[in-house]
Amino acid sequence: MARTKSPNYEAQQQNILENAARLFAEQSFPSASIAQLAELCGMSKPLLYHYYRDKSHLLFDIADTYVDKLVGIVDAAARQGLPADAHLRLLIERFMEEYASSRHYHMVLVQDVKFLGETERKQVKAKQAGVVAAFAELIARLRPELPAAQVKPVTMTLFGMMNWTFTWFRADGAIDRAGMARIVSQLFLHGVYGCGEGTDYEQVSEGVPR
Amino acid sequence: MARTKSPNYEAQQQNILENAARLFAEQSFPSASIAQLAELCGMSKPLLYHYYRDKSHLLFDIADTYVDKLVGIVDAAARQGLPADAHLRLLIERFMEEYASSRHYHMVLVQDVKFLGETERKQVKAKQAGVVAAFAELIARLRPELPAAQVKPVTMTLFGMMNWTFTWFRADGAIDRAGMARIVSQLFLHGVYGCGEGTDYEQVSEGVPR
DNA sequence: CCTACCGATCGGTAGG
DNA sequence: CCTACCGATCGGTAGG
Repeated sequence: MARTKSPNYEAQQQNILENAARLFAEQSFPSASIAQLAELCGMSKPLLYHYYRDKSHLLFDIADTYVDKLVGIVDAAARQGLPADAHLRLLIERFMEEYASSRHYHMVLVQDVKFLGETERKQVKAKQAGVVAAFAELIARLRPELPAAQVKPVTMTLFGMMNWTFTWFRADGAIDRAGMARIVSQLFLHGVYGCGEGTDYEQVSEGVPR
Repeated sequence: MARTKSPNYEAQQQNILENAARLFAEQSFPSASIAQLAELCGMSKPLLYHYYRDKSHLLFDIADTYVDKLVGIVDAAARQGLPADAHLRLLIERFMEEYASSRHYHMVLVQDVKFLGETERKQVKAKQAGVVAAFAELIARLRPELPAAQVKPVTMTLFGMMNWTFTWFRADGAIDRAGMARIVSQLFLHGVYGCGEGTDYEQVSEGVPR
């Protein structure tokens, strides 16, 4: 009888991916060493190569599973049938919530995807473009008066507001991720003149199923 | 007699710095090789080490000269004695204008400063914190009603709007850097509901000396 | 200002 | 003839 895969195979693979994401985020992909990763995972290099055929496949798996998660959030929000502004606020909430647990994955997506081979890089970039397109369509629906040439810049500026949090936001401050989502929504929709006491939205995710 | 420095010494150093910034931005500091840099600069490795004592000193010079430039922009804008909202719009314009020619320097500042030694890293980070503090004070002056805990998050969100342009903005599109500055100012002050045809500010930099 | 090197470490794989 | 795993070392290249 052929032996089956260890019941821990997937768990081991997940553990490696988690450690690799952290290492790549901290040191950048090319300078993170496989020896170091293997040590972090408590295994020998040959055993690590049993789970991942090479270093770049590890990078692809990190980026691809993470971008799939973002696509999933976009799709789930679209199924709620909300009006445009509530839809956008829900998306911002869900992204900021996801970001709380995806720091290293996101940093790898931003700074290391360029080190993938062309085929794999294009696959990740295409999914990423889908996420951006969903936000852009929603913004165009929200503000039909917005000149077409401004939709992309405005959309990317919203991503800047959210994604820049990875460079400075720490959960130990006075504001948590849910609070950050409200600040981003409020700033993006109404600007700083629309921010401050008593101008907050309530969370739109209350009572919305995942 | 001691030999004098070549009259081209500073020019050579500048050329090296420019090429190094590009290489570090593209490949990340640890994986960019000195041999590759020397070849780009058309010189041997030993000659390159004549201008810069080691790899990390090159990284420090890139980050430090660039952050000094940003501090200079902040100081020059403060000397204009403008009201808070015009002051902020001028700062956003000047930053976006500077960003047009500082792509690689900025990317190195964001992604590679962590590879500096502690002393040098702290020096750069302190200057960077000064730039952020100047924006934060201005925003607090613009919106005194803003709860103190929100000033830092709102300020960093503005930096997100500007700094994220390095990941997507290309000058060949329908919108140029001056147009991007107007979009960022408009979004930050009045939100997307305040954007669109006929809601644009004129440039505040018209007639303002540098 | 060059060629020639160093100690160390890289990603990946051999035999068992 | 498979999967799981080790100690040791491969050919090349890094910063200096």
